[in-house]
Amino acid sequence: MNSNCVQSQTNGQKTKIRLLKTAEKLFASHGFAGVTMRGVATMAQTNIASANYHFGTKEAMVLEMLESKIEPINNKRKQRLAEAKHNSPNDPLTTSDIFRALILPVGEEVQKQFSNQSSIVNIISRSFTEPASFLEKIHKRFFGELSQIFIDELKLTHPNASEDDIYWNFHLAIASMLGAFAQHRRIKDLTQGRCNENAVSEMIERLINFVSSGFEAGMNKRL
Amino acid sequence: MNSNCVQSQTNGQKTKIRLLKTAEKLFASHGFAGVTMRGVATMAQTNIASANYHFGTKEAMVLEMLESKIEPINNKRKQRLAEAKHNSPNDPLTTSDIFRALILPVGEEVQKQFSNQSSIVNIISRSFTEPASFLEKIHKRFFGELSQIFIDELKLTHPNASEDDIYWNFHLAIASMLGAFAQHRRIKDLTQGRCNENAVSEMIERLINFVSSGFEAGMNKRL
DNA sequence: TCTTTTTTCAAACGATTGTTTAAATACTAC
DNA sequence: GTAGTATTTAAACAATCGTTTGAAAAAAGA
Repeated sequence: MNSNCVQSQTNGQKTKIRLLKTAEKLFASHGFAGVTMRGVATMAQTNIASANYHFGTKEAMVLEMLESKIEPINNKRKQRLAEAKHNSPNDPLTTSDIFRALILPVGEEVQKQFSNQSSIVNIISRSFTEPASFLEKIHKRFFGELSQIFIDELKLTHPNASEDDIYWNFHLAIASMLGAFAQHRRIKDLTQGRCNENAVSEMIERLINFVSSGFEAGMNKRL
Repeated sequence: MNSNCVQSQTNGQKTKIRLLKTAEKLFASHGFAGVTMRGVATMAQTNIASANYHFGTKEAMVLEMLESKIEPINNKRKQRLAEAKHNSPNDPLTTSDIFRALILPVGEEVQKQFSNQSSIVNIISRSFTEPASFLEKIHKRFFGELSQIFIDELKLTHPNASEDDIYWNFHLAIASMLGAFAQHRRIKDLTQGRCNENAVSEMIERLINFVSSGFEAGMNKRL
C-alpha cells in the first residue's frame, strides 16, 4: 500500500485507467447493457478478473466512469453561471444566459472530442435512457444539486413567475436538451459520422435559443 | 390453414394476443433488452417455444407489437392535421396547430391508459433509446413518411424560412417531444405513480406551447 | 369419425453473462 | 535479496439468454 500521500503509481493504476477509458467507449456506444466485463477487459488488454479486482462490480465501474466524465462538466456549468453573474452584478441574468451556462459546457466538450466514439453527448444521453434503478443513482449523484442552483437562478430572472411555471418549463428545457443530445447521437449513429463538427456547434446554438424561447413562452401564460 | 377470408379464431390467436400484450408491458418498462422470450411466455401463461412459433424471432415479435401501438396514433396525427386544414382552408395553419396535431394524439392515448404500465409514452420513449440498429428499423417503418408530411406543412406556414431553419427546428421539436416523454416516464418510474393524470394533460399542453414557441423563435434568426 | 393442420409443450443446445477462486507474477519497502 | 503487498491471470461457476427439436395435444375439415 502507498505510505501516506503520494499514489504509488504502479502498473495497477494504468490498467485501471485503461479499463475506465474502455468502459467509456463501450457505454457511449452501447449503453450499460452493452458494457460487458469481458469486453472491457479484453479491449483494455487485460483480464476479466482484473476488472473485478479494481471495481468490485460492473455497476461500480460504470458509475466511477460516469463521475469522471460528468463532474468536470458540472463544474464548468457552475463556473460559467458565476461568471455571468459577476459580469452583470446589478441586473438579473437573461434566460438565455442561464441556459447557455447549462448547455454550452457540454458543447465545448463535444467540440474537443468530436468524432470520438466516447463523446460526452453519447454518455449523457445514454445515461438518461437506462433502467430507472440505475438512472436514479445517476440523477441523485450528479444532477440533484446542479438543478437547484439553476432553478434558483431562473427564479431571480423571473420574479413574477409561479413556482409551477418555473419547474414545469425547466423540466421541459432539460428534457429538450437531453432529447436533442440523444437524437444527435442517433443521427450520428445512422449517418456513420457523415455530419461534421460545425453541425454540432450549430445544434448547440440553436438548442440554447430553442429552449430559452420555449421557457420564456411558458412563463405566466394561461393555458 | 384458414380457407380464404375469415381468420380461423383458434386458441392460437388468443395466445398470440396475450403474448403481444405481455411484450408490450415488458418493453414499456424494461426496453428491448428487458423483453425476454421466457419472460413474455411465462407472463402470458404459455411456453417459450410457443412465442417463437408465433413470431419466429424476438425482434419480429417486438416490431409487430410496436406497429400495433404506433400505427393508430400516426393515423390520428394525419387525421387531426387534415381536419385543421379543412377548418381554415384559406389561411395556412399556425405553428401551434401543426405541433398540436403531432403531439395531442399521444396525449389522448396517455389519458386512456394512465397508470398503465404499458403506457404509449413509455413505449415511444423506449423506442427512441434503443441501439441504433434496432432503432433505424423503427424510424424508417413508422416515422419516415409522417415526418415529411409535417415538414411540408411547416413550410407552408413559414414560406420565408430557409430549409435549414425548418429542418433544424423541427428536429429540435421532435427531440423535445421525445425527451419530454422519456423524462415523463422517468419521473413516473421514480415517483411510483404518485403523479396523476391531470399532470399528464398539463404536460402535453405545456409541451405544445414550448415547442411551438421554440420553433418559431428559430425561424429566420441569425445566430 | 378420421385425417390433416395448427398450436402447445418439456427438454435441450450453444452461447454469453457477472462473479469468484486460487495460483502466479510484478512491484515496493526494508 | 527478501518479505509482503498489489496486481494479473486462467479456469471454473451458476445463471440467463435466444433458438431449435420432436413429440403430444387441440382444433378444423372431410
